[in-house]
Amino acid sequence: MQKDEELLIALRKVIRAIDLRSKQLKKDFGLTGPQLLVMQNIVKQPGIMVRQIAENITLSPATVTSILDRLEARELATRIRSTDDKRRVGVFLTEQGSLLLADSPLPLQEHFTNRFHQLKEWEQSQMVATMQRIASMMDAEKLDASPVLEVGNLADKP
Amino acid sequence: MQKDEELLIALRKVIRAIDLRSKQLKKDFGLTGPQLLVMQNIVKQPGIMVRQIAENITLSPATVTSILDRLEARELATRIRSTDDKRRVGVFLTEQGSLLLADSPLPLQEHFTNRFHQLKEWEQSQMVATMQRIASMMDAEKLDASPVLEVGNLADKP
DNA sequence: GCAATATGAATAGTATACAAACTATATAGC
DNA sequence: GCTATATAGTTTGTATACTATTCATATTGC
Repeated sequence: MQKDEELLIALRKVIRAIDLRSKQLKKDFGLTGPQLLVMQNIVKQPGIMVRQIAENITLSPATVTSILDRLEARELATRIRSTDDKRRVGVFLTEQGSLLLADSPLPLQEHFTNRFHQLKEWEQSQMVATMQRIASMMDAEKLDASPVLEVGNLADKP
Repeated sequence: MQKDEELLIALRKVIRAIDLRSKQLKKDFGLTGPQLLVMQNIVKQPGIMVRQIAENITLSPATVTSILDRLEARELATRIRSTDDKRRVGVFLTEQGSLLLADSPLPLQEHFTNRFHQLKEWEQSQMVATMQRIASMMDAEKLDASPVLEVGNLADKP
């Protein structure tokens, strides 16, 4: 198999592992990974805005809204619209939500982190650098809507 | 920020980039990333079984079924139940599907691959090794449902 | 030969996740 | 002051993606 295929397969496995862990969390504990992440953000900064949560965990506001809908329906979180600027909505945990979060298990990320910490320092740094590089390589398209790409079509040359 | 947090943020960005690219593909071309992957699998091996596709692209059979439902509804693929073993279903592309796939753009994976190929050899190898390591660190939990865990509870020892 | 089990695929139900469109509010420009 | 634009959040619609369940068919045990 080629190197690039191997990379992509590994990537798919990582994505799947994250999803599977989320489902397991839901079953064992009642909250999915994203729900847990959202709640951790709220407890860290009560009254946080929806947009801010979305940015923190790299999601769209629409997705955060639907997660908050579920948390609110279960009375784990509440939304309070600002009187100052009525477009803004502050998000808080209910007492119930705080209690639940208090003895929350590790989300995939922290679980993984435990293993990560067992690595040597230089290995950790290298891993971070590599992931960031992949991220930037994938992001690039969005970022470089640059003129360079439009100059010619080198690929079509024989 | 701590190294592990940086790693996780990069990972979230990669996952998001994959999803966004899939949506863009859908808009520009009419097929999402997973749909494209499924069709590529079919064309590579006509009559392939659902379970086999699922394994190839690291998805559950249920997910592949729903993707096939959509492809079939649009008459890009067909399912033919084996007369030999009637549990089995062979999947094929329609002529329409083949034509569409013929001038399909690069899915995120291949697009990324182009950039990947521009890296130096040793960089490619290192990237692959790192991703595989992350995958194995995340997978480990599932894999090691091993007897070792049942022997005792070392973790409880003080 | 028939019951018990195993297997392949489909279905039901839930939760992400997004873009695009929409509502309501706030700010800028003239 | 009023219109145009920008911003915050929600709604709508679609597509993944999973587990658990169900259905049909095969295989195995006795």
